[in-house]
Amino acid sequence: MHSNKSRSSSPRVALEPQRRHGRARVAALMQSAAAVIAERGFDATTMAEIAARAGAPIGSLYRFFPNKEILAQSLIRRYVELVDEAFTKIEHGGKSQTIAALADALLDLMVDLHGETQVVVVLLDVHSPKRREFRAMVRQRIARLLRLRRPRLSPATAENMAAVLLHTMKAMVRLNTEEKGEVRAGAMSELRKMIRLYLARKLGK
Amino acid sequence: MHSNKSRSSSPRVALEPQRRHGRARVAALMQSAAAVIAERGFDATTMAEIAARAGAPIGSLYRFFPNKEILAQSLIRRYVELVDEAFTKIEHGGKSQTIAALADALLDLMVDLHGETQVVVVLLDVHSPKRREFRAMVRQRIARLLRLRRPRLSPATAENMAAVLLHTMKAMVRLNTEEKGEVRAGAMSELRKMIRLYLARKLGK
Amino acid sequence: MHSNKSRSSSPRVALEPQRRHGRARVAALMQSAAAVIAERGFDATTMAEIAARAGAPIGSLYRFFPNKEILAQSLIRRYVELVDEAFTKIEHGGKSQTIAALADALLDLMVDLHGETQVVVVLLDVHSPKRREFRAMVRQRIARLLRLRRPRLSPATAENMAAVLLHTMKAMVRLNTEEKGEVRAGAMSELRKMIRLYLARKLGK
Amino acid sequence: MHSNKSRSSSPRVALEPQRRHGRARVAALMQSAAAVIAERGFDATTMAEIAARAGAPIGSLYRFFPNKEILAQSLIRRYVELVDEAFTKIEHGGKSQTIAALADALLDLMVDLHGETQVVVVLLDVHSPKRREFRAMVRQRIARLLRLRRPRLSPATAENMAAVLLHTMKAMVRLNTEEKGEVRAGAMSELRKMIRLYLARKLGK
DNA sequence: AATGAATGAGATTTCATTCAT
DNA sequence: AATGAATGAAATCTCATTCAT
Repeated sequence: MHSNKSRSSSPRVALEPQRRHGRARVAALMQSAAAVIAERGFDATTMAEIAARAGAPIGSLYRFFPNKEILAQSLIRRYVELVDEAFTKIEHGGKSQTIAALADALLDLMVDLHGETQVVVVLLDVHSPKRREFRAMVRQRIARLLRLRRPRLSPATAENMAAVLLHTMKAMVRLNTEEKGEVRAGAMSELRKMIRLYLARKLGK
Repeated sequence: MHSNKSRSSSPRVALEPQRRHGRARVAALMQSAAAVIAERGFDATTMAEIAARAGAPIGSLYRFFPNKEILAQSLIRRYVELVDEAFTKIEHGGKSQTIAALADALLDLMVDLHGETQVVVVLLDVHSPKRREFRAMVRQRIARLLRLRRPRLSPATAENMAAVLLHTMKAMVRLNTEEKGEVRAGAMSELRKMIRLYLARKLGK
Repeated sequence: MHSNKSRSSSPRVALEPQRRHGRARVAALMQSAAAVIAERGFDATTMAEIAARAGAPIGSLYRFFPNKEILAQSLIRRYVELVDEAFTKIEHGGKSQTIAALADALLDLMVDLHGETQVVVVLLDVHSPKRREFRAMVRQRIARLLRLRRPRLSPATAENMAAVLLHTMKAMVRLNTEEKGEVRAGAMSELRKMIRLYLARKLGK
Repeated sequence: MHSNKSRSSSPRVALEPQRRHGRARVAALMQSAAAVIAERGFDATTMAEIAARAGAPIGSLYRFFPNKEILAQSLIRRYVELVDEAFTKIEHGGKSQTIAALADALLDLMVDLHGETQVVVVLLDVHSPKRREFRAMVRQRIARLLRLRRPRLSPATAENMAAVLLHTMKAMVRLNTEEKGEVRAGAMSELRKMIRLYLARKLGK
């Protein structure tokens, strides 16, 4: 470090890659980060290992993600976009779909993004203010979906149900990740039943 | 430094305190550890702060818990005992209690232990093999409870349901910890409804 | 670094060594730091080299001086004490001494502390607010000396003269450090003449 | 990274710009470098910021100044030329000027170049062998001026006086830069008196 | 047995310099 | 010739664990 601390201004966000090569590298870096963080947890993950696993020098990692925190945020942001698209797709299904289908769509949403989801589950456990936004956003999206399906639902109830559903979706991801064989299949199936039952009661006529 | 890397091979278990004084000190150390870990996360917690908050010298901390990992395991083990007792208490309620009461008992079990639970929730996020045992044990306890209530339930189904219930119990703890005000109350209430509904369907005649 | 940034409170000042061994180590560390900084400049000096030259592990250096800035401040503080004592000694000389003697005393003050002074000259070039205090303090001390010698001197004039004298004292140190052989002797002698002349004019009857 | 460690052997001198455009760019780069270094110090200045502040790509900076050290030398060299011209101008004043005028001319020389001088003061604090040349050159110039004014002065005495005067000139610059308000004005005025007195004694008949 | 000072491996981050485009 | 993305050596600082007292 140097004696005069303040610098012109260190970047606050991840750099957008310019060249083709850069784009590929950023993708590799994010994938590597996702894998290592999912495996070890955020704090136990070292920037060096992320870079190494992506076959990139550490300087490249820092070129695109000026620090570990920004890397985490980028991972979350990307995930938010994917989740957002998924919700939009479900909304397009409209009222026509059955309640069971809606339940499954929600439960599968995060599981289908499996590779992408695991990191975020880990990341969201470490609760920094910035990461807390994620929960709010997803919950709002779920609530909207519920009211789209059943407009008479009060906003407050929709919000509460959304909170419950979000946790259930995360539980689904955890079951999918942490269990294996028959236990995984059986438990996921039970979770699915529970949600269908619940949604049928709350949204059904 | 990191959760999955121990630096040297040390004793495998926490020393059993012999004298009265030792017992009190161990209790203070565990309480301090629980508080700091819940507050900062496992990796960000320093052994020095744990000792300091307990008013103990760091050498004393290491006398009872030869390393950080063992301290974590001790915290989990103590929690397992508490949970075990709680399950036993519920079992004593026997068949007489309603299904709704059983649902509530389960959901409240961890929340009621809240001070004790928070650390464990943090600790269980970092999934090392040793910590994985916890899940198995609690799940088995829940399964037993379910089959006690409804003997005809197949062992496999009971296990699957237990997995679902465990995740729901953890969700309850998280809602209780992370949310506040009306959101917390509302969401917890919804979660409760969902479980009652589910148990009524699966256990009711 | 860890996800939860704030720590109980990192120390703001250099630690006071407890045992005999510690005292010797701190002395070695400060001497080493003084030497390296004088040789390379503050920014170019690495903590690793300071520790190595003192034959100490890097952890020991950080135990006593929690960061590079505090190390610099400690060096300055120690020097301030030495300078302070030197001024007190001069003051005890009282009115009895000739003006030429006073001039010499001032000029020699920092040069006599030579090993101690060089670092500080380097350190004071990097102007952080905290280090700026030094100048003020020494200037005040010089001003007091001047007014002790000639009470009719206005405070403002004494301050201005002190500023001039401080710079001259530093020049003396630089000449002593950077030049060698006849050039050094000759130049220092000239500087001495200049100051005697100046003080004779301003303080003489 | 540090002032005394070059990482690889590169070209030894700054490239002479060929075209008009190049000349302007070099000027902008040097001005930018001077500003940033004066502001932050040499080590804390990054090549990237120098280029950015000059609105130039970093590759361009490296085209004209193959490394940081050469850039520093170029800055010093340019300053030497300016100082040289200033000395020549004073010499043209010849014997006709009063001693007081000569004293003032010397003291103002560097102060008048103030924008240009500050960087050099910073640069000269880090004393690498190459930068040491500066002192020798300026001292020789001062000595010549003194002997021009009073031919009977022995070369050795002239050199010694020059060394003293150079330090005083630097003190003047520092006072001008670091102090403000009345302190600055008063102290500079005192310094001026001291030099006049000294020169009158040494050069006057 | 108890204490807490001492240790050093290892983590994050910066930036001068290069060289592919 | 010009550009600026890429590189990796090196610096600062932390903290689990040991062991002299």
